[in-house]
Amino acid sequence: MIAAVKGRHPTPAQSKVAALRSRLRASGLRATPARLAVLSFLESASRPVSHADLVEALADSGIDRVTLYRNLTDLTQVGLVRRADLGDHVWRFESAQSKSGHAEHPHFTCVECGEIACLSEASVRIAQGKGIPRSATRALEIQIRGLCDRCS
Amino acid sequence: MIAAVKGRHPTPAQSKVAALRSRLRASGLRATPARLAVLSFLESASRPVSHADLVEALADSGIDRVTLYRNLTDLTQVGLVRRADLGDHVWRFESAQSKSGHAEHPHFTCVECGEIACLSEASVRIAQGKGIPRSATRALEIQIRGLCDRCS
DNA sequence: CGATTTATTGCAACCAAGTTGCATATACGG
DNA sequence: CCGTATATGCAACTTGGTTGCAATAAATCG
Ligand SMILES: [Mn+2]
Ligand SMILES: [Mn+2]
Ligand SMILES: [Zn+2]
Ligand SMILES: [Zn+2]
Repeated sequence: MIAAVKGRHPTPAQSKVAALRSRLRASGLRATPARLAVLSFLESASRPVSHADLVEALADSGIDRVTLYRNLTDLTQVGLVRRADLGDHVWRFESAQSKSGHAEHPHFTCVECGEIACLSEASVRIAQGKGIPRSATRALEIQIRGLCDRCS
Repeated sequence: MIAAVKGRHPTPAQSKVAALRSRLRASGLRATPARLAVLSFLESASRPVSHADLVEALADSGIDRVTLYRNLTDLTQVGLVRRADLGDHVWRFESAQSKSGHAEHPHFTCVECGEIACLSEASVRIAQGKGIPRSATRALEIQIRGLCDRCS
């Protein structure tokens, strides 16, 4: 273990952190503990995460809530993270890493229980036509609200 | 009605107010000046209206901002109005009158200039399939963000 | 018409989410 | 290691929205 720390074979955890670190650096951001924690949490989340979620998850890390806000907006600005309001007035963030199936995709929110699901890119088709901005067919964000299977 | 009692024909403006009044009453709400003003403004708007829009539009009416908040939520609760967050963290309201083409419909927001457009009901198709809640095809609200024709 | 009942309003206080200013700390290139 | 630009913590502030309560005014009924 100590040998590994000293630079022999990196553990999986170490190389994951190193990867995050270099993605941050490549985006022009410094790799601070707070940013590593935020990005790594977002990376492991299976659905978009709110600032409140993050505050709770990193409660005992001693990171200030303002730092979390700033980290989230910084990460969003450089494109490492995407921000969306899924229709319930709460900003949610998700990793924008295009590998690991995290390309831009539509989201579904249950108006009853609040459950959020990531849909596949292909699941929504927008028709061309009068009154529809041509560019809507190249929509950046699509979000759907309704009743989930459990609630309907 | 009063005009009839007085033996005159109601002006268009009078009958419009009378209609609003009776729609409010039919929904179990009292027809107050504030509600008539709000509903009538929403009715004449061509796109969803925020609380701030309303405060501005009715600035000199002397109606308190809290009353406007309460009116909007009351009207939404009884179904005369629909509320949506079009992805920018602002609640917007539109008349739910199903005649005059105001059925539930998708909305498009330009991420650049903020312009909002109401799309036709048929313009968005949601595919059936794995990972897609069956009920998503009966979505209640659909909202699309992207660049409008002018901004793209 | 009043008088009575009850929903609605105004106002002030409050709250939560998010932002900003600034002094201090720290990442990182040299 | 140092110097410097970037990032953080903390407090103050802003914005959008809610709540409690006393005063007001719709509706209902005789
Ligand atoms: Mn997603
Ligand atoms: Mn509309
Ligand atoms: Zn549900
Ligand atoms: Zn635009």
